[in-house]
Amino acid sequence: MTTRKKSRTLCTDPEWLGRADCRHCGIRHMMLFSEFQGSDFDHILEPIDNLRYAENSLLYNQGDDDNKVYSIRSGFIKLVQSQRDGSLRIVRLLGPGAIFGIEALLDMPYRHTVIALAELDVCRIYTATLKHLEKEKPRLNEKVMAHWEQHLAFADRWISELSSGSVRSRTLKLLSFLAELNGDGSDTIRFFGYEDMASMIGSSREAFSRIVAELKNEGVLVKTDDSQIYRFLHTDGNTTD
Amino acid sequence: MTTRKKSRTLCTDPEWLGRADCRHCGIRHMMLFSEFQGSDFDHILEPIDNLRYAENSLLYNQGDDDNKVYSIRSGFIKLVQSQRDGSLRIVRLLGPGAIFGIEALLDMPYRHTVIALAELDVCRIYTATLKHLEKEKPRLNEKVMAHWEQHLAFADRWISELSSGSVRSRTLKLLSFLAELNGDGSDTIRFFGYEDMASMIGSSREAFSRIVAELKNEGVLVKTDDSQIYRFLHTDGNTTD
DNA sequence: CGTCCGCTTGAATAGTGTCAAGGTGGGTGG
DNA sequence: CCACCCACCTTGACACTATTCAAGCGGACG
Repeated sequence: MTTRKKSRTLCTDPEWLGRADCRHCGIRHMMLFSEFQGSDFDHILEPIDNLRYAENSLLYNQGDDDNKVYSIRSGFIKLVQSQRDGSLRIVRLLGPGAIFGIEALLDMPYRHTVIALAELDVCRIYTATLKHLEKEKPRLNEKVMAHWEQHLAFADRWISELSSGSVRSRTLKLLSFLAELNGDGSDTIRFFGYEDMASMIGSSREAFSRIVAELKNEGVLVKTDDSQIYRFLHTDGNTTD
Repeated sequence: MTTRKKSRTLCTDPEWLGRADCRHCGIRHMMLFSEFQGSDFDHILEPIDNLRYAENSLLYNQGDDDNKVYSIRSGFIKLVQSQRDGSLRIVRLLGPGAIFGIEALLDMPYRHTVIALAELDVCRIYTATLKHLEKEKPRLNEKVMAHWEQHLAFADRWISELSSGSVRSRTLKLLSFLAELNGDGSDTIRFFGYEDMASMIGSSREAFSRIVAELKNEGVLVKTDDSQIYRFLHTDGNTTD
């Protein structure tokens, strides 16, 4: 179904922003290492790198085996899963504060292809380092588990909300989901490519486009000055599909 | 053992089979405590119970807050997620060896409603006990993580395989999935209720029924002497569905 | 032997994918 | 600064797929 040709070449070379300086990280509260002391980082084995990727960059491929875990400082990524028959589906969308590539902690190959949906700022840590730190601070373990659980909660919502029902209801759910990504309860939505958004709800680009047109007509989606940003006025009183 | 009564009402009272005796558990290799010594269980705080539930029993409800984690010895369960608008979707199907209710480890309420799909034999352990054991045996921690990752892998397949494409392709994927549950590579499939199977692939009962009829016609699904068991002959070369 | 529950099948209808053509806007180079 | 280009979004038409409603069937069980 979602077997459409790749339109864009994915440039893969990130810009190296330097060694991560977790002690002075401005968004430590949402990151993995929120409660570490500076001294904890003194004797880590390998560096934590801070990298910037351009939009559409490929971070890694499904099946790759590269023992690094990532943490998003800013920007968004999509996790894509491909099947033997060539069909693709976006199975998750992650933003600031999320970690990904966790399966590497179990020495497993990555289960997804990961692509930046917007300019992306990540920290990359070697699993050996992370395991080392976990031993010193058992609390970290719990945090990692919480992230795992977060992923599962997302995945389950992806199934029940973004993969069930009509295209219209799935679209509305996706828009709510995107609004939540702001984290501040605001009702603005950053639109990604329609191909991508359609792949999130498992529909065709055209069907998604038509629904969005409807919603604009109905005044549920309102343009802002930024052409990529819309305001989403969703009367939570459930529109019967 | 082929005695199966289907009661519409969900009876919730399990039969208590006794305290779990992990040291002599016949299927220890697939369970959570595979590498524990007998002595490890001597000073646990609260008992590990072994319970049997009848088909269609309700184990717990989405939103319940009851600090216990379960491990399946035999039988199958469905994890159901309901939305505010009342719609339901089965988001996972778990069998022998799987654990569920892990979110309780993070002191969170259960995220699913769990119902036995077949006579179910489970062990139930208090999170306090599990955390206690984890402290003594860090290896256990890794096992729990592996289970978590397993859940995620299932969830992602559920999205990309059972929630994308036509009803026919989803049905075929579901049948492959069910065949895998055997664990022994055999091609037999135990059919659950059509309502349930339809809810797994997010379609109507009728649509699912029609596809199954097709597959029987095509000789892909073959009856066995047990009316609930079919043989699934899937030429993996995908006919473009 | 009759009832009940769940599966099957048909017919009508709404929903969705697909193909194809046309529009739009932002970026680039002249 | 404008014209052009390209990627991406939009819209229409049509075929096909899936849902819904409704009726009928059949096995399990009392």
